[in-house]
Amino acid sequence: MIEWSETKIKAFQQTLLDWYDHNKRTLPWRQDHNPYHVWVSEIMLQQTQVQTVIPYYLHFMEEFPTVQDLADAPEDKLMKTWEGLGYYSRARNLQKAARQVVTDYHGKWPSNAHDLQELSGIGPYTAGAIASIAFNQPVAAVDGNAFRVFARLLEINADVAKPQTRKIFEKVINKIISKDRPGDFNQAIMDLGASYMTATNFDSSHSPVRAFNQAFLDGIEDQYPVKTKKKRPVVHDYFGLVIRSDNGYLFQKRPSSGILANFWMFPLFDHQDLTDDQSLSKSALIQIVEAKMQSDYQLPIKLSQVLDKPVTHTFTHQQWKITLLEGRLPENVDLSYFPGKWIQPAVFDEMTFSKVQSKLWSAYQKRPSIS
DNA sequence: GAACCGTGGCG
DNA sequence: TCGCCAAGGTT
Repeated sequence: MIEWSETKIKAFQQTLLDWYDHNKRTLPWRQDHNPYHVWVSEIMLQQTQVQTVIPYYLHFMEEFPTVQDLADAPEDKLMKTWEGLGYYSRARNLQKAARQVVTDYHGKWPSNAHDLQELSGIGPYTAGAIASIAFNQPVAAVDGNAFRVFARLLEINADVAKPQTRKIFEKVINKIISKDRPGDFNQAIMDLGASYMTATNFDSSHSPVRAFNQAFLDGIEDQYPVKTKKKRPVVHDYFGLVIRSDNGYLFQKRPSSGILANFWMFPLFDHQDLTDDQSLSKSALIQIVEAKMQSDYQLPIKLSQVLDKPVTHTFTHQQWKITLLEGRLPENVDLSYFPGKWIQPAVFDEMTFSKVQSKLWSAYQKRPSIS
């Protein structure tokens, strides 16, 4: 890693902020520095691209204009507003934090990074972002952009995939950040990281800070940031049950923790949980599911495969391959042994579905007709 | 510290 | 198709 003199730091600040003043992106959450606006946008932007967030942010502010509205919101309305954005614990933590602000802080926001981190869903990055943008505190906001930009500018060789590396960047950036305009400085780094200094297909030769980019000047920019590779998603094979009666389709509520917590879905059976015998045929596996529905839930059901190919969905750490099975149950069958309920298609629009559930329903509706 | 937690876009 | 990436936090 190289180090900058005070003179060079001043020159960098001026170059960066001049560029930002003339080229900053116009974004809905940049119309003011209201901490509620800054906070909601920062949570939505976690691991999510700007273009994805914009419509969600606008809709969210229509539904919940103030932190009080968010604190008072019914959970189903909150989740419906978040539907499709992913990482749904963000939405739950958002409301937790809103209630913390309203009750514990009596509507008065904590105004420094340390206190902001006490709120649910606010970690080191988001605390720095809110403190600098909304409260003009001179603290670093180390996100993926900051890692990428400063790793290249200073040829920092620490592995940005390791948690401890953040402290190295915080220390460096806290020396370089503008003490007069910390919020603009942090946002300028983000705009730089989203334009001239992207992860791939970057355009360093036209960047406003190219003269400060040591890795570019040395022709080794593609070596930064240093980042170890992630592991591949683990594959899970499921049966997805599309079971109909005159009362609607059978849904099951997912566990309250883990992936897609509390979401309603078609019942899923992991092949791994059905048998240890890897050699069993698919029809044999289906018979096991039928027997399990009978013995565990007192539900007599005959299942048949609907589609040739499974519905696939890839998460960050898991890949699901779901083979759809179709069946029918008599009206008013006893559901008291099954952790689920019947839902009519007419009310699907009011439910919050995960993407994978939407895919299952969509694939089922497009199934070849038997007639 | 490593694993977990969604979705969409891109080469 | 696949791996990587995108304004990270929690456990």
